[in-house]
Amino acid sequence: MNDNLLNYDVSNYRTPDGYTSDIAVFTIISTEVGQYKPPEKTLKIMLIKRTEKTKEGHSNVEGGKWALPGGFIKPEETAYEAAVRELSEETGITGLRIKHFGVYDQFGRDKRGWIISNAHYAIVPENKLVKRRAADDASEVELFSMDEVFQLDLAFDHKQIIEEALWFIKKDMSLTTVAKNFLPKQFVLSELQGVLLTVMDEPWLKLDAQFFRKAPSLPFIEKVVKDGVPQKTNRWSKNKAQLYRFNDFEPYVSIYNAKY
Amino acid sequence: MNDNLLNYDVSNYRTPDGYTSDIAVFTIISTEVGQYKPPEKTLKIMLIKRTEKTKEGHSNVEGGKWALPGGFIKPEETAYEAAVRELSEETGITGLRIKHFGVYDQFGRDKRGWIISNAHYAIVPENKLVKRRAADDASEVELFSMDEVFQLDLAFDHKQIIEEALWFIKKDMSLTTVAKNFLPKQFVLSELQGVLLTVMDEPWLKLDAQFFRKAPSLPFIEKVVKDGVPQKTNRWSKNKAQLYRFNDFEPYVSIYNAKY
DNA sequence: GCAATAGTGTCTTTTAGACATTATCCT
DNA sequence: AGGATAATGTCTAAAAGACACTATTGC
Repeated sequence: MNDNLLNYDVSNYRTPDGYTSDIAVFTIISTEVGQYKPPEKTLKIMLIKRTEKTKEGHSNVEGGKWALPGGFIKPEETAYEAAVRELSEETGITGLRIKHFGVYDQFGRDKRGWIISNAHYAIVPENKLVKRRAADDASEVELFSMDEVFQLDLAFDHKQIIEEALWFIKKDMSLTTVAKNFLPKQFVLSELQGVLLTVMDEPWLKLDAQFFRKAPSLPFIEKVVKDGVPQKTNRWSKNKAQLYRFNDFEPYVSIYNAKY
Repeated sequence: MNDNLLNYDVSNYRTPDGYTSDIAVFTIISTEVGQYKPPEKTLKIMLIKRTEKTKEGHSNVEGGKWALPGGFIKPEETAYEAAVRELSEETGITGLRIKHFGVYDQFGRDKRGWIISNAHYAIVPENKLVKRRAADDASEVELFSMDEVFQLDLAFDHKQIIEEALWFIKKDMSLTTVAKNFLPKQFVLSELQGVLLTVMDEPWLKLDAQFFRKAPSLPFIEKVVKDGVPQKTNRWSKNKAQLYRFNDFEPYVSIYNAKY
């Protein structure tokens, strides 16, 4: 047996000073830009502004900075449960699909000591965010675009966490059909394109000719047809466009047989 | 509010008669076929043979049939914890990565009543299976190839569960680099090809010319180079072959930009 | 007709597929 | 040299990319 193990003395080892849970809440917001134009879609992240003073009147750590919603995990909670609770307390949002994606435990990431954070992310349709509010030790809640967020002086190592959350969002959007959560049941190709472009920026997505050629044969969407008649809409343009819906095909693509 | 909800009477509704956890344990076994030839690899699944009689001496349900290891979940357990425990009890295997993949709750799937099963799967390197043994209410433990397993008269709806587990295994192998768990740290392209072929059967994998051309540029593997000299081995052939290793790149491929 | 979005035609470039060929090297 | 596996060359077929073009329709 290793000598080091025999000489182990628990008091020589430091235990974490805190165990927290943070949540990166992403949403795609639509801004109307004209009568026929489809709304412009932007990926935004929700941040809270940390108060300058705690409830007890002490000056708050990283007070005044923008941060991910989150907080300390209670002893009887899991990190996931804490994420759900904190999000509800700080922003009033409930009922989201929340996913754990990483642990941030580098010593020095929090000036208060050795604080471990479990990072989660959620992708939320815009309408779930309407009744957001500031509460608790968050003084303000606001949505920021990705451009904006990386200009801010963020609390702790939240910049890094957001960067990595963004990577997971992209992955989720690419690998799964989550995009459907941001679209009406029946949608038009340009709407799908808009959602995908908020997160991905592959060239073929941007070029209409390529996207419109390829998209119709994606195996997980299908044309909406009623009594043999393809259903169309002109909700976004004078020219009627074919409606599509997601079917229940679950696609996956081999990493061994792809372009990189 | 819906009238049906107002008239709800709990006694009108049946509660499940049992809540179980089953595990499909897959492994890739290698059989030596010659001095230089790389061993032939086959995907196998571990099944247990149900005893004819219970410990109490009653005749066992589906006794004598081959079945997935598993059993009833204890009240204080999660389905996952039960899967881990059952696998250890019935086969002596511990320390595996086990994943939940489905719930089987169709009435009639178990003659004893309404029994809900949480299905899990695990992909295990062959060396973890060496000390497997039969225990408890399993009289025998054996590995079957996919061809064999679907010939058997399996207990309950385990045939269906295995079919779906197989789908998930393929997905896992395709989407992640789990393949590395079946290879030495440093491996040769034909070894990688062998592992992939146990699960996938895409044509380009089978054609050496295509596989050997494409594989070297997969972004998640790299040539083993020492002091600028590419390292080679002749462990499988008289001709030396380049050694590769997995790097820590985490690949993913968009479902929107793939061939189907 | 104009403007704006939807969708196609067609050419070029790139990649995949098939199979023959060469390269290496242990016995 | 023989035999076996590793790897490349080369031709053909298919798919992706680029961009011009046509189609539809409300105003």
